[in-house]
Amino acid sequence: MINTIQELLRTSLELKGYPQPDKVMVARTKQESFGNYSTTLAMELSKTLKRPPLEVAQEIVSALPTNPAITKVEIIAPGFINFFLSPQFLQKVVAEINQAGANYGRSTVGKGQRVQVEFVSANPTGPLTVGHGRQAVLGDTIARILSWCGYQVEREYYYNDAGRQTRVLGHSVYYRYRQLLGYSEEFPEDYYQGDYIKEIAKKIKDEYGARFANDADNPIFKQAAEEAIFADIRKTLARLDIVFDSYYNEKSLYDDGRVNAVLRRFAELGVSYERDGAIWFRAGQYGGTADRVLWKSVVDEATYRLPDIAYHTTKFERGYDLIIDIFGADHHATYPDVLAGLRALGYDVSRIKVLIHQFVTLTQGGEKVKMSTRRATYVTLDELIDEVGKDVVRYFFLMRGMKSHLNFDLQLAKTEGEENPVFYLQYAHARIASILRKAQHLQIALTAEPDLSLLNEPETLALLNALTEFSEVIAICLNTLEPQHLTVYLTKLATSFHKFYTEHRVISDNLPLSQARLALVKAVQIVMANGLHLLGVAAPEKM
RNA sequence: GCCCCGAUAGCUCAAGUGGAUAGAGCAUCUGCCUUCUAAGCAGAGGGUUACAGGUUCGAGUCCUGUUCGGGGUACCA
Repeated sequence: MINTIQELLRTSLELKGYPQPDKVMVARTKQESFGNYSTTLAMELSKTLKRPPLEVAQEIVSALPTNPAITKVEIIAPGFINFFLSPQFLQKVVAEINQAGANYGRSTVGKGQRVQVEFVSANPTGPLTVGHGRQAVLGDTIARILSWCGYQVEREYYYNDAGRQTRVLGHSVYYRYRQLLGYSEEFPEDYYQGDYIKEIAKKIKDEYGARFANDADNPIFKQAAEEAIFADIRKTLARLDIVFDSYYNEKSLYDDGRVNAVLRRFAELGVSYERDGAIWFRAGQYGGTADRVLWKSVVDEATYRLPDIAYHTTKFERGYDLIIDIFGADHHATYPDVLAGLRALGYDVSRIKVLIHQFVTLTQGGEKVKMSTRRATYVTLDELIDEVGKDVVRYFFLMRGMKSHLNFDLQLAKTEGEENPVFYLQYAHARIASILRKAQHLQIALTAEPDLSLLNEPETLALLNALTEFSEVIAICLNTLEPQHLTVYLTKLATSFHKFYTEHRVISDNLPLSQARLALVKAVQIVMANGLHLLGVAAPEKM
């Protein structure tokens, strides 16, 4: 409908000989009294035309072609042009929704293009925390939206298993293992303190006894830790209905020679150089902030940038049309270097979209707690799911914009859980289910062609209006890659439904009206269910 | 020091690219269940959108500065 109105306005501008702006802005109104859509076009043009906006608005409206969907066009000071949709147009949406069912709102704008969404990517050094939860839910929901809009989506989890972090992890297990064997050395403070390390150590001891007592660098420690921790991570993610298509590890980039290949190519291209025994990348010349070390001199190994660049070359080689990287704020300074590296190698970096989300600040009784996997000061995602359940966890994170620093207090989480707005949405869905059950019980059939013209009370028209907005919201979510618009919308839809529900009985003695209203609430249920599905939240039949 | 993100009701957060009277939930207070689910609805109170300037028809939104918070700024990831 927005497109239609834009076309009408463009036609009017042409008839009047007014200049055509690049974008004719048409937006939903905030208030019912302003109609369904409005444009600020007249106010924008008033400057270039050097005429008062109200006059411009008059002129535009006078040349506006008529359209059956629009009953009224109103001009309001200082120059808004408001459009009112006809009841007939609004009523039609009920039939469309019921016909499309679970597919209502899907689109094909993605044209089957392949998208990779990389997220979570937490190194397997400990359980996922509440902080990871935000990214996990955000990434998964973005993937769901892309897939819903016709993209072919793959979820990927990348992890580092070649650097110092995993070395420390292996040694942490080794020390616990030694302790279990009766050796009494101190456990180093900067090693992983969590109890899960002890459990892994115990398993090794149970299986192999003291065989590795003096073999700190035996790969078994690292491997056992990785395996055990990853098993837990997968389990936690599965509880949130998040399943990755692929896991990609850093080590393989060394094994298959990609890291060296990048290094060689950089040298050939002259974008790297040696200084002080280290190999540097001229990142500054390719959009980075400054030149960066790729290969260290103090230790014979790469910095994280090099494998990161190598990793991203595989994303291009794997042929994705769109590459989405979701990072926490701590990666903010590093990704420009990766992009610079890819640019230097000649890749089209515009295919990469980097989404940076802010952290979750953990508080406990008002005091800020610094989360650290190393020191085992964290609230695990599992604990949170235990406490409030999957739906609340997902919704809790999706309600917030990714740029907001959000505060999280576990003490508050439980009450937040009980009062969470997600139930408001689910309740609307369940209430409708209950009505439909009753209709079935009374053997009132859902007619294929109910008389939708009976749907014309103010609350009903407002509800219809909300229904027509769904596909617009999906489009916004796709363009911005910000799912929280959908949560805001679904709340609006639920409010609209609950108001309708308290004002009007669906099932009554009036059969045609009952059938029309049944079709309406069924449509609301479908949109609610589809929306909740996109958020990965359950749509219950009963509560 | 420099860079990025933020600061909105008592609390947690919203507010497509600058638009109309800044909105929800929680908390507080007042009404509404013989009816398809009261996990609901109606209403009240609560705001100098951190502060000071600027841009313009119009600023929570854009620009400059200040204060406070988070994250970076490494041959850590």
